Amino acid sequence: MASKDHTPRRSAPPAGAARGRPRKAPVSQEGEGEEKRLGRPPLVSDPREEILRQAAKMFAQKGYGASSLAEVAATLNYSKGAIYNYFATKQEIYDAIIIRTLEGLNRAGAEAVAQGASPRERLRLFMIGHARYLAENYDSFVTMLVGYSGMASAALKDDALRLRDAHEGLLRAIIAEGAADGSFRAMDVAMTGRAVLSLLSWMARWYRPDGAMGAEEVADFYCDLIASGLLPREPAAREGR
Amino acid sequence: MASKDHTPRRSAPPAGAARGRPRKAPVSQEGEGEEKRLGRPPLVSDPREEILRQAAKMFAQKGYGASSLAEVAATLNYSKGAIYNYFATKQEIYDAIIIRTLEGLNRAGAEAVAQGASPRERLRLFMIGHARYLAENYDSFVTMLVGYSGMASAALKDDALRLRDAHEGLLRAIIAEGAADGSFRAMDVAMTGRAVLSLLSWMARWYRPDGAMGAEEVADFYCDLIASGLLPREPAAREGR
DNA sequence: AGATTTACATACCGACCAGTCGGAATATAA
DNA sequence: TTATATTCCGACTGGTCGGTATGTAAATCT
Repeated sequence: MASKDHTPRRSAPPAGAARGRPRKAPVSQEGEGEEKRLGRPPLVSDPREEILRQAAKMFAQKGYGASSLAEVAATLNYSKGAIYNYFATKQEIYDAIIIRTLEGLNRAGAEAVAQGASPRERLRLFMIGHARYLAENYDSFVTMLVGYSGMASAALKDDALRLRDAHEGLLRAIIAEGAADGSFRAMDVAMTGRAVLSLLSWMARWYRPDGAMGAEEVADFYCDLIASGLLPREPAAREGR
Repeated sequence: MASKDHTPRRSAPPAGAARGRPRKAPVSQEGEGEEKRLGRPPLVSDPREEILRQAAKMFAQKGYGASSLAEVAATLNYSKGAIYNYFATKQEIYDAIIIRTLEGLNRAGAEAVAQGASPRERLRLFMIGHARYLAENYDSFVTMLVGYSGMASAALKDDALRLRDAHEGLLRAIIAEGAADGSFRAMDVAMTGRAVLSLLSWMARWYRPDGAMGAEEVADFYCDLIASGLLPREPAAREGR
């Protein structure tokens, strides 16, 4: 039997060789057309996705430690054991949520940066893109920011750190560029970036997708506040040039 | 379950560990002088305080769920059972940490507000006071902001919410006053206050007491950033360097 | 000297949970 | 039909943890 060591071809855990493995081979890893697969079909299509979704929901609500896989399984009409066909450990589920969320956030930031003309405009697009991604991936985002905060594998932890730094790097580049061409004041770039990300990150603690204010609206307000400041302003140019 | 009034062990309420409001330990409460107490003396003076300190440390590091009372006890050379002489449940320990931390934060904010002359100055004092309190009560603060986030008793939850709102209310009053007398721009008071608290709260995620930058220093930077903004102040943005 | 009160340790219980194992169910392929 | 691959269930294990019961050590009071 050429049963591979459970490496679910998703995202990118290249270095992280999962130690534990489900008892059987992973789900179909095809990349091309829809091919008929052998064996009993899953109860839900793409169980891996559903498990991640439900787990993120529970992690966000009750935290990692207080969430049991049995409960996750129950909401999918699964037994607990079935989950282990798709993930080797509970930790692996958590890790997958974190990594994929950071990847998506990074992607959102990169797209925003590519579309803006001036640093001022890019900053706004970055913040709004960040907030929109938060709103659209609420549970995963909350899990990433407030839940448990511990990845087991050092390799995965490095991946997560790299992704986070890349996202922050995009922001710092915007600020540095704005400072260089005079459209921003010259300030400590790292601390300014930290401030912007603090505003956005803390949204995970109070923002609710069904609340009165939209996430992009909040980001817009924050961007204006951080750009123009609280002090009154003499008649000055609002737009970046 | 078992809603019997769990006073610690025997009769007296020496630790005040009962339902309802947390009360101070009688040992530390001065007033009627040192009275000789009966029975075997504690291994450490003020065990209640030590337990709260150690528990906050562990909660901050590993989270509520991942922290065991046995481990807390071990660091104090206690047995697990001994803790139950001072607290009825693990939850009660958590609740006590949250409440006392919020009370202290509220006090710090009130002191800051009382000392500033102008809204601009009060805002700075408020932010610095908040940051200083964070630095001086780091473990409790982190526990309050990132750990577990669930209080059992509805009454205590209300207490916590009330304290949090009071703190935020102090800040909003500063902003509203500044907007009224023209020293601040007219902006949405609630959202502006939220932004300020977001900056400060997120410090619990990255600030380290032994780090390079002091907490008050950070608050000072944030205050300047939020006040003056990122855009250049003067229309003629010809920054000579 | 008791008697009493407080502060602990030890041992234990019950609940819960991550993870495992054998096998049953359901699909395709020959 | 038989063989094989895949999914899933249900029962089980090993361990952890919150909380309790019981006894004992050290202090004061009478």
